[in-house]
Amino acid sequence: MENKVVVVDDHTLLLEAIGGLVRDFENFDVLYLCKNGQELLEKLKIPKNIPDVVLMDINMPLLNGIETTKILNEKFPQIKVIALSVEENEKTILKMLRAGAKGYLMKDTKKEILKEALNQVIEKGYYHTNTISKLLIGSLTKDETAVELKEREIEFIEHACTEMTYKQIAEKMFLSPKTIEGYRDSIYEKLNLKNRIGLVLYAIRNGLFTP
Amino acid sequence: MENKVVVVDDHTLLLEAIGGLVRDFENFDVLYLCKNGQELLEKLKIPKNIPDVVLMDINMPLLNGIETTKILNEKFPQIKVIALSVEENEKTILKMLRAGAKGYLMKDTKKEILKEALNQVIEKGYYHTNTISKLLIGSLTKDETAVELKEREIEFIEHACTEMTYKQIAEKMFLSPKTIEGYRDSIYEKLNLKNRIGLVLYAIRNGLFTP
DNA sequence: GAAAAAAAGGGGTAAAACCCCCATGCATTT
DNA sequence: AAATGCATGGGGGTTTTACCCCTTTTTTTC
Repeated sequence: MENKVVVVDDHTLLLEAIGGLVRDFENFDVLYLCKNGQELLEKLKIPKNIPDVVLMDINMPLLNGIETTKILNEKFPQIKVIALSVEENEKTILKMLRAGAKGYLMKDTKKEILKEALNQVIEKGYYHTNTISKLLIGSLTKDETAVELKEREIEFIEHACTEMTYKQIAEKMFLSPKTIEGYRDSIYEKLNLKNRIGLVLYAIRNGLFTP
Repeated sequence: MENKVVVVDDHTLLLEAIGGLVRDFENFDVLYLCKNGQELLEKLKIPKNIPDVVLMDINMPLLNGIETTKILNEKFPQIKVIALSVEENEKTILKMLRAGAKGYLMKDTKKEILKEALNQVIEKGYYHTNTISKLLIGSLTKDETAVELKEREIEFIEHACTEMTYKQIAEKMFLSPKTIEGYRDSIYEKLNLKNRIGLVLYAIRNGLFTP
């Protein structure tokens, strides 16, 4: 019996290429390919389009992998999602796993590993490499007390990803430079940053700012 | 007669998947696959390993696509390089084309386009989509007074994209802090930057640093 | 309506970053 | 022999950041 697989990735070439790989696996068949989460949800409205496994990229336009996975887990909990990403960022991986992904593959895995992952997800319900397992265990010890950034702080961070000085940012936000410094200090404290460079990198890595 | 193709990409899954696609094209065959530029150069030491076309990713460890393409153009000008990238950054594309790439494909192209590109590169010696052609024409009007960064300066920039202070960077590079400040000042001058934030953004936007 | 929390603003200090201008040594060019 | 380029390092100054600890005002919450 052939297990039905759907691949979701915005890069057409990779989408088709990975689809081709999966089609070559004996006990798997590709139902169809999608370019983003929205397209997938559209397809799933028809019952016979419901696959056993979804291979899902994380960075996609319209509806990204994390959001899509969350929705799938609510509406179609029987579908197993395997994340497929170049993203090696710890937080992103954890977000994806929290969203309900049953496996996480770096895009630099060999096709044998992909096959193994597909089989294990079907049989055991999950597949995790050593790297990911360690990450999961590590995440338990850390108290990930979801750092909440205020609306105004986020606005400040966006301006901080710029050549402006804090004085200039203050003018732009109609605030006193001292208030801006206050934002900065509390953000540094919350996020454990040492200086503005760290802040910029944090902003970029967490999607608050796109360079 | 089968044209020999080599694929270079650090993400094994994509590497194998794209290799699979190309193998399916009638008049093309995949010689071998490489994970980075260094591996490719190593392979090319044996004459029968010399392909007609190289499909090359840009962002790779050890030796990136731009540098590898430059070297290929010097030592093996008969090899045609087609860049294959998610990078939509204008400057990066131009750098790759200046390095001697005969074609540039975004990773979201369909496999028919890939086939077309391979065929055209063999027949006409080049392949460019409309988007790239427009970019090329546009680049002629701009005076891109090619700012050249020294080897050591690039190394410094990578360290500058970090929470380290200049003093710490100096230690890491076995140089006096004053020398580091010298690098910084001349880079700011050359690239018209106001502060380290600007430098970090420049580095990221031009592929010198990946966050 | 009082208490608590948050946002906004402030003073002072030390370190880091920025911005000049200059010196040496060494290789290449002319 | 002089000039040029470049990597390396230095002196001395100003501006900007970072990091303390503190007050006032506004908003939320009970």
